[in-house]
Amino acid sequence: MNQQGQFGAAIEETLRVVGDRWSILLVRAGLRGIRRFDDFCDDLGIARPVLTERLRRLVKFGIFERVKYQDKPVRYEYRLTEAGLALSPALVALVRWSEEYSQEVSSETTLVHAPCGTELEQAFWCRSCQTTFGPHAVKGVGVNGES
Amino acid sequence: MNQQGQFGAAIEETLRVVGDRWSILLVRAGLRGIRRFDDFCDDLGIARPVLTERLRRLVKFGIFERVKYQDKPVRYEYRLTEAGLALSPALVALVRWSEEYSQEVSSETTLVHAPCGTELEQAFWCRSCQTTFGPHAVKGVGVNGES
DNA sequence: AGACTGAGTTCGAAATCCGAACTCAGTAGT
DNA sequence: ACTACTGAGTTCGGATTTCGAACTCAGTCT
Repeated sequence: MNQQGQFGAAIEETLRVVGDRWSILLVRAGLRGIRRFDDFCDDLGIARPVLTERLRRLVKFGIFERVKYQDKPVRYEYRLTEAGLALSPALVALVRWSEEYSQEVSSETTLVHAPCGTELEQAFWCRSCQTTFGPHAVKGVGVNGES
Repeated sequence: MNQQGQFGAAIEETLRVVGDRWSILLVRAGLRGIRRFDDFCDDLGIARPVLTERLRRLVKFGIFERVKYQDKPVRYEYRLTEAGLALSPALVALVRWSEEYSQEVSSETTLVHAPCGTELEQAFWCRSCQTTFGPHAVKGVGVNGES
C-alpha cells in the first residue's frame, strides 16, 4: 500500500534514518566539529536518553562512528563518516530554502562561494550537456511517469 | 542554551517546519501530483489525524495551499506552492544520498536530466565565476577544518 | 431509501519524548 | 584516603505524539 513515483522509495529509506527531529541537527553539529556526548547534549538541548538512542542508530547506519579517544577512563566520541559528510548538500539545500522562503526571522548568515564571496545558487548539473538546470527538468528513470 | 555555528539557525527553523517524519514525504507526494486528503493518506499510510494536523501546519508555513476544487459538496485539495516546490533540491539531495550511501536495498531508480537522460549531479553554482562547485567550497558554513 | 465519496474528528491504546536524578570508572585536589 | 569532578551513558515517572479504527457530515448516485 504505497506505490512510489519517480522520486523512488529512496527518500523513505533515507528518512527512516535521518527523518526525525534530531538526526539532521546531529549531523549539522558534527559538521560544526562537535563530537562528545555532553557537547551534543548541551548544544542541541536534546534529552540524554534520546541522544543515546539516536547516536546509536546513526552509527548503525554508518553516518557517525564511535571512536575511542582515551583509555584511562574509556571514553568515546562520535565522528561523522564519509557518508555523514555526504549529507551536507542536503543540509545546504535546507539552509538555502530557509534563506529564501522562510517567513521567520533568522538568516544573518548567507552561504557563499568561498573563493569569490558570491552568494551561491543551487542547481543540478548535467555532465553531458554541460549545463545547469532546475527541478522541473529532473526525471526519475526506472518507473513510469505521470505529471 | 543553544549557540548555533555558521550553519545558522536557518536549519533549525526549516526543520521546525518540515523536520518530522511525514512533512518531507508529503512534499514528495505533492511533487508526484498527489493532492487529495485520502490520496495522501493511502499513498503514505499516514494516520488521518496526523495528516490533518501536518497539512494544516504546512499550509500555515506556505508550503501547501488549500484550494477548493468543487462546490457541490465543498471539497478542498492541497497543492504545493512555489515555496513547496523549492524544497525539491533538498529532496533530490536526499535521494542522491541514499543512492550513494544507503546500505539498504532499493534504488532501482536514478534521477536524470530529463532532456538527455544523463544521470544528474548536484552542484552549487556561482553566478560570478560561472562555475559549479561542491560543498567544500561553500563558506558561511561551519565546516571548519578537518577532513 | 440505501450505499458511496471525500474531508475531516473523536477515541483509547501504544510508542516517544522529556527533565532530573542516578551510575560507574577514573582523575585531581587536599 | 576522602571528597569533588568528568564524561558517557541509564533509569525513572510523567507529558506529548502517534497510531488505527470507527464515526461525522454534506452531498451524490442508483
